[in-house]
Amino acid sequence: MTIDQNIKQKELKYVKLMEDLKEKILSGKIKTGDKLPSENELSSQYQISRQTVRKALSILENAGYVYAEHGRGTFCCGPLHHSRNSKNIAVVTTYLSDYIFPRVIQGIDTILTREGYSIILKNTKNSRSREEKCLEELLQKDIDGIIIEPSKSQIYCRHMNLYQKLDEYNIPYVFIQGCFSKMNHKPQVLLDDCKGGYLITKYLIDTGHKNIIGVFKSDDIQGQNRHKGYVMALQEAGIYYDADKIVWFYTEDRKIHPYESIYQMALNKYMMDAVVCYNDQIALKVIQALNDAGLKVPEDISVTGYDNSYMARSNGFHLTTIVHPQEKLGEMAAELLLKLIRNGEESQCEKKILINPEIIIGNSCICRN
Amino acid sequence: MTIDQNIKQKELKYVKLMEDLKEKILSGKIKTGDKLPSENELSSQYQISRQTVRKALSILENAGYVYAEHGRGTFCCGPLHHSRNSKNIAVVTTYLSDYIFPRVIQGIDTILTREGYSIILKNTKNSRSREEKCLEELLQKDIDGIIIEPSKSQIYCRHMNLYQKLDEYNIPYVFIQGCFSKMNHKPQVLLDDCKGGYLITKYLIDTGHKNIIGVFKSDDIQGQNRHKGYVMALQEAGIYYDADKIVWFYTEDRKIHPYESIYQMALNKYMMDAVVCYNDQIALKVIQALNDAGLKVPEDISVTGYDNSYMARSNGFHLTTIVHPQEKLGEMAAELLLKLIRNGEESQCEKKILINPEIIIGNSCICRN
DNA sequence: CCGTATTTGTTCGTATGTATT
DNA sequence: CAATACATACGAACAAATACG
Repeated sequence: MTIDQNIKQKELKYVKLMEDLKEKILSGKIKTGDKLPSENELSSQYQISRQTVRKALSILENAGYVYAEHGRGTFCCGPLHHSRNSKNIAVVTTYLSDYIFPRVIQGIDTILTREGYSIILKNTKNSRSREEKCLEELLQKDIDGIIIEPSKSQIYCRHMNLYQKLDEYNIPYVFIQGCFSKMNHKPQVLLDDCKGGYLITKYLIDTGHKNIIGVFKSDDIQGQNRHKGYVMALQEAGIYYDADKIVWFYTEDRKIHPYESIYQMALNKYMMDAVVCYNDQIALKVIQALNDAGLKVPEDISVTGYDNSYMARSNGFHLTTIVHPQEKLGEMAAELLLKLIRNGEESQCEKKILINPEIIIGNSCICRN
Repeated sequence: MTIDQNIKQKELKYVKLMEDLKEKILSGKIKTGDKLPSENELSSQYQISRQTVRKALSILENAGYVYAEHGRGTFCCGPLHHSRNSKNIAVVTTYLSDYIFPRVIQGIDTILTREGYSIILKNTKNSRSREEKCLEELLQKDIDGIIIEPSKSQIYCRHMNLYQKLDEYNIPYVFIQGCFSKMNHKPQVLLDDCKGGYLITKYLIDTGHKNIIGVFKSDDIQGQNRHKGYVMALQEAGIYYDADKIVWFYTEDRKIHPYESIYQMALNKYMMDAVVCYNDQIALKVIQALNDAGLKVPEDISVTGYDNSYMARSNGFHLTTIVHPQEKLGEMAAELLLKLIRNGEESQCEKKILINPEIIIGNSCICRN
């Protein structure tokens, strides 16, 4: 019987209590060695029977969070024994089969395999609750470090306590791709997305574009930064920033919202001669929308992507895009993590690595000068 | 205060039942996969309440002796088997970022995450010595099972001893994609590649092709089976099998050899109206070679792929290919492995799963009737 | 050391919910 | 649809270990 089988189906009372207690332990409200409320106390607090309380406690006891002493009470266990030499490293990404991760993981694997480490793979499907669950599971495993791509990195992180636990246990972690704003001092390897957004927007401005639409993702830090670069390029060129020219979308509506918005703008003859897109995937959707509305790319309007994925080129068509050095990023993250494992948090090495983006000129844009 | 005192003093009912059942399991009176008496039956047999029966069963369940299935009953997991409960499963593939693995891993992950397992990822780069190293490393780790895509599955496996060790340690493993011939009785999930090769060759024959070249990989079992299907289709149609029409290549020379061979054949006006390729990647190389030699696809010559990867379609071009149900394969392998972990090697379930291939008609072939 | 209150451990009975056959 | 089997939940009682005045 797994701990959390039917979470969504029913709000089981013993599961509720179990999770409440687990949260208190992980967040530090109940510390190592603390006595938990007695079974009767919990029973009356939660208005459930003592049997149900016992069921919850037995799960926590089995999972190693607490232990019971006959006649004394139930107590919180200390940190689990960590041998700290498991040669296991967890890699937590948002998606597994998304178009850039296989190569990032490949890069990580190259370095780690060479050094005799193994990868424990986890994915969050870009959901914070899944990220929370992943970290909880990892806290119970024997791992030497974590490479993590935070889910929805722009939104406030509600499980900071789990990262604190990692710090307590001295398990080093490296963020890739993005980072929660509160964690900006932590080790991280990421593309300089602001510069990327700047570069590609500047390229459009330099080639004579005046009305540049932006399509950005709002729930991760990459989207925010690419947008920031877009704004910088406009300001530098003395072009007025018009918020109406920005289409923001979320992870959940990425499949329809950008298409619909651009399609409507095109139908309504909205003045535009270029679209800067969050990534190649979105760029293809935008191109589809423009085509469906009767506009031709690049003749009528230019479109740019981001990531230089396999989608960016096919049969004579090359999207103008930004190189995402996927394997390199994985390798750098793995190397940084290994340094942290070997030298401890206080090691001298650079902890924040910004990778310089480069633009790839394709044929999805033309010069309008 | 000794332990024995307590046991003699009090014969706890749930302990008695638990030990009775454990004894029956260890002595073989209850065999792997057998259904235990229902909770109500035990309750009346032992003259104890159903709650007490459940307490006994929950201990056995936690210790890995039995597992309960809602609505079906409680079943025996098998003796000594499962001192392990690491909730880690190793996934060993040839490549990580190759065009089908991300999705296979995705499918595996879906099932394993749901059941609370984590994936330890390893890759062999299709080299037997790396596979050997992987298995050695995994034997030292705490894992409950392995899903493995054998490297160069056609060539004799020199490290059978490592698989024997896995058997000794009672670590179940499931082959995917292919299987060493000596291990054919072991659990495996694979595409019916022979049928796939047959289907796509038959399609070419039915559409009037007479001189069908085959490009196959020689060092894995998939290549051998696709070739076998190709031969079957020819024989069925009464077409003479000509070994000269086959281009065999190895993993190591996949990047140049198929291209060169086809290019030379095209330049030398070798009689051919279709090319059956090992996979989509090779098909694209073959198309490149044909184009470079002045032949047009599909007007002058038809080309087929295999796997229905993202490479198979781009901008109005659709390769005629065979569907590779990547995620499904991963899911089935994970489910099979979980069954083996729970029920032991002797479980009743089907151990060799052949997935039926389907053909996808694109525009890389035309009818020549 | 005793007695009492507290706390966990064992066991029973009953009722209802839900998945499988 | 009904029967079976496991899952959740409540209430009650007594036992055994511990804490404390």
